[in-house]
Amino acid sequence: MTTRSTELLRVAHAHPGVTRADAARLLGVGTGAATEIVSRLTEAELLAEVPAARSGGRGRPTTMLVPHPDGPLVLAAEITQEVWRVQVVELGGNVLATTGEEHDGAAWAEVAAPLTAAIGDFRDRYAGRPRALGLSAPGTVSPGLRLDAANLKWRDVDLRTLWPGLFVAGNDATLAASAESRRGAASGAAVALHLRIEAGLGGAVVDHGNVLIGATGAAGEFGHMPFGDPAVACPCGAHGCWGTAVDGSALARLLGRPTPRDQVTFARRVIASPTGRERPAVVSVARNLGRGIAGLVNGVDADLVTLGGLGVDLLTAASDELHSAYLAGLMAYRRDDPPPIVPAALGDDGPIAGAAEMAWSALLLTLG
Amino acid sequence: MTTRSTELLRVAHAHPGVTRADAARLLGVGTGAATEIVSRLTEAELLAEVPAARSGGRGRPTTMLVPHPDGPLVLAAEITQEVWRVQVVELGGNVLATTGEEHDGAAWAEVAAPLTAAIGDFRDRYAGRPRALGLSAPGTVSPGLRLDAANLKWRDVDLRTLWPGLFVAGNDATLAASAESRRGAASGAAVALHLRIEAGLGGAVVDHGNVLIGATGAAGEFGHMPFGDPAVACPCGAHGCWGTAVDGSALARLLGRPTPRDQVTFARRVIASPTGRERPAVVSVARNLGRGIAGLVNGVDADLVTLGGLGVDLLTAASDELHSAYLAGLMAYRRDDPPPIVPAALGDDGPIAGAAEMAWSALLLTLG
DNA sequence: CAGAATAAGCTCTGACTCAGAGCAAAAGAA
DNA sequence: TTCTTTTGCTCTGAGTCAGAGCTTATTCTG
Repeated sequence: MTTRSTELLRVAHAHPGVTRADAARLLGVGTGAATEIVSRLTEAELLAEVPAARSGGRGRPTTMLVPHPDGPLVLAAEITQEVWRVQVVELGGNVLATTGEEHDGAAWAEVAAPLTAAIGDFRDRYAGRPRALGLSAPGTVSPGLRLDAANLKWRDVDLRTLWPGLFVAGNDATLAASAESRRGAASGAAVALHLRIEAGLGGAVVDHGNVLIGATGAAGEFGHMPFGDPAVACPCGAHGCWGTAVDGSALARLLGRPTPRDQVTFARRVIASPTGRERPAVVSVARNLGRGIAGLVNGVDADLVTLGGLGVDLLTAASDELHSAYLAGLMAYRRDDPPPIVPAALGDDGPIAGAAEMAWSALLLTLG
Repeated sequence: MTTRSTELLRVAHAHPGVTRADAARLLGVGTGAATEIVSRLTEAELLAEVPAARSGGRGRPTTMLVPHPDGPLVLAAEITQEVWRVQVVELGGNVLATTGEEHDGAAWAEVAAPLTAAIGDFRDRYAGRPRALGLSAPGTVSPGLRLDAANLKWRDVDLRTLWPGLFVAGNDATLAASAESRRGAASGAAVALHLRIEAGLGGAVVDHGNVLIGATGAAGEFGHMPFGDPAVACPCGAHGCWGTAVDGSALARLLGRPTPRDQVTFARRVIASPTGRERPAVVSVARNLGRGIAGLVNGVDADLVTLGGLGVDLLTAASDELHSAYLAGLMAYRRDDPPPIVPAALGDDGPIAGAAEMAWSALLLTLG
């Protein structure tokens, strides 16, 4: 395959339902080359053409580039604290099938077994068409595909056992950021900052469409930047971590209670309907969030901030306080035109959508 | 020009003195294609070949790829708080000529006039060979090439008047980071974090050779992340900025003195030879630096940190305290193998070297 | 000092890609 | 129906480059 072929596949993937004529224009090739390239990709069972919807104007009708019915697929998998899911995703991001179950924080082996079975099922059901696996995991994934998920007490788990072929994996927050930037709320941003609060805070910076994964795949641990109270110890071993100032544990501490086992549900309830005594704690947490976002925006020069998880709840419940702390923390010259803070568009589907994107990116590289 | 031609030029630029055979291997082309490409580039007066030094082994000797004697050049300019400089730089980074003077914080027009004259001089002296200008400026440069340098009280200065042609400009700390990563102490790092303390703190992240400049070219203002004391107001308009905890103003504050006019010289003196009363202030600042670096490393997952400006002085004078605060701030799992903190190799030449690199990058794009 | 070994460059052929021109096709507009 | 517009198809020619086979320049080994 050639550079142009790969580029055309990328266009077809990034713009599902693009017409052949538009794709040629996006690539900057003439109709001759378009014929050549499309026929090659059709021959290789990577693309198919279907009549496009009438444009209404004059001229010969064009066709729409769609995934080939026998073309390659990717599997996207997601493991969270409570559940696992697997999806079959075709070129363009359309989800053909989904499966999954709850696992409730079991040992790795007890999660890996049904997950591997589900993956094998899909591979059989789709007759070998799945060519890559992308996995979203609730922890850090090293370049050698080993997972550390402190919250689940999984240490140095070898993910390679899940899938023998082309396999990419990443942190849930990182992948959600990627998905937001490609198909979500941050699709037009030059530099997007995505933050996701659950038990702790994670996120990622997406620089011109490129997610920054760091030297060891562990970038985006913004929750462990010292924006918080230096007196508070973080489970990570450091003190003053921002994460401890904005999540459910922060709310519990401010309310003089121990951190509940399911701090996310607790925090969601408190933020949504705080009692009079709880409201100041919510406001305080929202301010901590706003101030930290401002610091990150100062540092990375983002033009858009997307929030996921509890960040959305805080943005809804205490928007004014969050924004005023945000503005106060921005360098003065940025305050005239502050980068917007918006809720993530993909919600809980962000991580698995990002896993699918990552798998497709990796697969398209090998098809090029 | 073709992709391969551009790639070969990039190789010749990134590896000055590379042999023709090695360049072909780096590109992954055969000897036939190498002949073709090199002859095309020689014809276009972009490259020349000279006999390479004996390798010692057997085999036909190869040649070395060097800049063509009549080939394109770039001008690299640097404006600091006190001086301006211009250099003529050939492919590969070799500096052919330098000029400059002090300006001592004059108005923009008084700096622009002699700088423009020097640029014109070089253009004449090198008979039009300079094809691009790269400028390092002590402030933020917008995509439209307008400069804001608060310390010099220059606001929204139009840089385009300096050079009519291909012109790129950037922040001094950003450019120093770029230079460190390409030819300095960070040349092997996957993700390098460069920090430079002068009056305030700036820097940049270099991700796999790619400097992150942000959405508006203002990334790297890490000095305005809230790692500092929330009670201290920063000239930027926010509170608790890290910069105010690690520069000369921090030392002065800790010593109960007003910030001196030339805080860099003051800080350098205090750090190098502190009195007994001053030593705790130096230690405190070093700890603040170490803790903040740890937070950034947690967040961006850098595998190397380079320090410039006063950072080097602190690293020399209070290495133990800086490192212990650094380790304490890292997430526990990173402490076994913490990313090294090293002094920048290019010293004060970092910004102008980065300006030259940026100009060459831009020029190589147009030659491709 | 004369091969032998080795590394590298040169030249030729053929495959491949793709831009551009010209023509054909399919629709709406007059 | 005929013209206009947009798009697709085919053909030609330019350009790039991999690979094979040969040549050249050097060091190594008797």
